[in-house]
Amino acid sequence: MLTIGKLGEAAGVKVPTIRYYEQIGLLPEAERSSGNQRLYSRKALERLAFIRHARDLGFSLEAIRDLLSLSDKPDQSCAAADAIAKAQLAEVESRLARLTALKSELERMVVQCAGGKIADCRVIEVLGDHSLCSADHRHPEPEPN
Amino acid sequence: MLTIGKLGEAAGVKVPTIRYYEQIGLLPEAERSSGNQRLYSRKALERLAFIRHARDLGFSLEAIRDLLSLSDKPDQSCAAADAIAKAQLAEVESRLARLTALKSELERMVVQCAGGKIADCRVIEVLGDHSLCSADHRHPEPEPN
DNA sequence: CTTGAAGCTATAGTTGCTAGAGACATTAGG
DNA sequence: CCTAATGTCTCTAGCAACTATAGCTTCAAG
Repeated sequence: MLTIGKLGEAAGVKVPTIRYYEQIGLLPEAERSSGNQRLYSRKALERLAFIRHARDLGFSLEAIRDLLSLSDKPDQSCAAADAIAKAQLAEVESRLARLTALKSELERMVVQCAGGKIADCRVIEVLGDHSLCSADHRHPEPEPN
Repeated sequence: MLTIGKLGEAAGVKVPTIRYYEQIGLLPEAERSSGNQRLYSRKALERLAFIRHARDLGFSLEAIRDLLSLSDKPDQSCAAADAIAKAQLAEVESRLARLTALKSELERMVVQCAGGKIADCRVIEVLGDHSLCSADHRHPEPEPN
């Protein structure tokens, strides 16, 4: 049995985050010691590692909740899990595309800015003039991070 | 003079967001009509367009605040603006690198998931087993979006 | 002159945590 | 065995950057 600190260390998750996950029902309520401290089993560690890994991959807590409830029913088809992963992949790809465009625009901004005055600054100029913008980068959804 | 709705439309920013920007001091307090409604000049539109464009490029509101205060002093060196843009570029590059890694991991997950049962699902399996993970993708900073 | 859209303020909710206060539990050293 | 240091407990509030709701007022068109 692990205390919350050891669990956090083992899974790479901070202690308050673990308590937060319990609070929102992503982790079951932990067993308690005689002194009311949380105690965790190896299974709990696996579940937390799963969550952490999925978070690292950019899945939202909602998506993770779905994935966890799927993994509790190992006899069903994995189509639903597949769908969640595919949606996540699509989102990652769209973010990649946007970021690539941003990168080149930022590079263009930075190149010419070696010591001039603000009045001629490319950075300020580009930001101020929407028409110089290559495309309409919009933020269609909040980033799940 | 534009009403807040027209301004929002022209700049591509939602009305409550404009009021929020005013509240946090990113936009100056707007003039008011006799009936207490906000009125905006062309200059205000430019400022808002600047903000929106910078947000699209992923700058935080704090960075934008700095950029705006710089652009109010056109005789100073643009080194500071340059530095802000370079920092932003570095962050975009690091996010790009992370996302690229995530994408290939997600692709690997999704490839083999065509109709099996949850018990054999690659998605669940990969998420559950940290050791299959190519590298340590951590989220060092919150994404500014 | 009426009606419906657009505006106003103020407050609360969102996501995914993080930080703080003040009290109790556990553990290592003397 | 006692003490000090660390760890844990609960609870609340805060962060970014908005978004949504409620209940009101004002404006513009017909």
